Amino acid sequence: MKEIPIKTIERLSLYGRVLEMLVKEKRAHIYSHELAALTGGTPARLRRDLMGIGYSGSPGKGYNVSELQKEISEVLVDPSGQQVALVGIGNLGRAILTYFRVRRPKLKITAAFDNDAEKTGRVISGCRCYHIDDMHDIIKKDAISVGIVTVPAAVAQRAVDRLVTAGIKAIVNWAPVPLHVPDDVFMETRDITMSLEKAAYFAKKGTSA
Amino acid sequence: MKEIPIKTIERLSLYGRVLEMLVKEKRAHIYSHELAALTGGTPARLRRDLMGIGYSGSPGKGYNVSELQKEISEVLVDPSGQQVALVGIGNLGRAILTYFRVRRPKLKITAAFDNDAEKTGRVISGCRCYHIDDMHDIIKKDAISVGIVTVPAAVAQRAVDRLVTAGIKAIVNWAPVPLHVPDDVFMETRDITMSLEKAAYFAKKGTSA
DNA sequence: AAGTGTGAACCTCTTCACAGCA
DNA sequence: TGCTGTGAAGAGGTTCACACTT
Repeated sequence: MKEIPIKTIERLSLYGRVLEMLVKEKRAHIYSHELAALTGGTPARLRRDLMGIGYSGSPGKGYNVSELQKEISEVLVDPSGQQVALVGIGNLGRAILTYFRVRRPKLKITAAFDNDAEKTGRVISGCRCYHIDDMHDIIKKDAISVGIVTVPAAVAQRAVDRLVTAGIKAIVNWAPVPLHVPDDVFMETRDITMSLEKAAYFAKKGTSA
Repeated sequence: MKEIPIKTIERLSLYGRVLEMLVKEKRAHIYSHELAALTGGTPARLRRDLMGIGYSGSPGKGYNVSELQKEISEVLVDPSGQQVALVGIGNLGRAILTYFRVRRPKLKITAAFDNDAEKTGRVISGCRCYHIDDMHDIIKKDAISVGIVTVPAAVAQRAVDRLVTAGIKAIVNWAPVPLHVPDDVFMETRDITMSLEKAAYFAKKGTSA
């Protein structure tokens, strides 16, 4: 099996969600130019993306909506389910827990961790909260493979180290610092400050262009 | 002036923050390989990035820390200051307000909007909250040029339209839907679900590789 | 006629490798 | 000597354009 480009993976997530809506609307087929318009892309790129996952449509009918939706969801997330742990129950952590409360039956945040005893032992947005010292055991027991880090910058590396030691394979980091993980662990840093500064740059630039 | 690559802009934000720390530590100079290591990049790429903003170091001494920090901050954000508006005072909106409370004197969230009367009229994390109907006037009056959208998906396009009408030039959108803006408005969508699904994909893939 | 799938051209960004400088 | 600045090569992703299918 050929390697799927990382940009394709990112867009598949979006295609998948739009297709879910279309499935609910009982839409049977869709053309590349239609789905491209709905997702803000070009038809050629969309077809190239689907080529990447080996899915074919038919000229004259386009793509089968429910079939493609299923296909994409199985590429992204293990059909047998994947569990997620969140570390750091602050404002952002709570926002993310709330956000994922209903969605994604195959991809669930099943445990949240914090070092503040105030926050542990209860359930927030349907997610059980534990003390950070229990992280290793819980992650092993529940076979959690993905971690979300929403702790302050100063303790982010420690949080990541613990996740890695517990066997986590991929991490989404929200702390605004570059962190180190072994080569076999995937990590992406989502930097809020960077987003805002980039927007500021274009706001400034746009006015003079 | 030559166009600065978008990827360079993103990294400049990170370089800038690391340099701020170094300034506080009274560090005078730094080599490309040192700053690259601190930011998780390669020396060649870092030098290429600085070439992009026209900043030069000197062989044998490296880069002047405080000078470079200043230079970067002026590339990203207008030295005379830029104002930011946030729309949608939910969990995520509050998290972002708290997050930016102290930082970035030149780039401040000065107004937050919501359509819930419960949330308006007060001050959250140092930011004044208004009803969404006052958006146009406030944005004009305060010369706000950047918007952050943290409303539910269903009303995100409406929020963006209002921001654009009020004259906003760049938007960071946190709603998980592709939105439309005119060509002269910069918009970036930060999709939480996408991050998590991408991580899930690599977690799944990593275990079989 | 109006789609899809895809080789090839194109563009953007990264890395290499080395001349030139302190 | 050991760094910086940069031409040139390479890697990754996008778009073009067209043969093929229904």
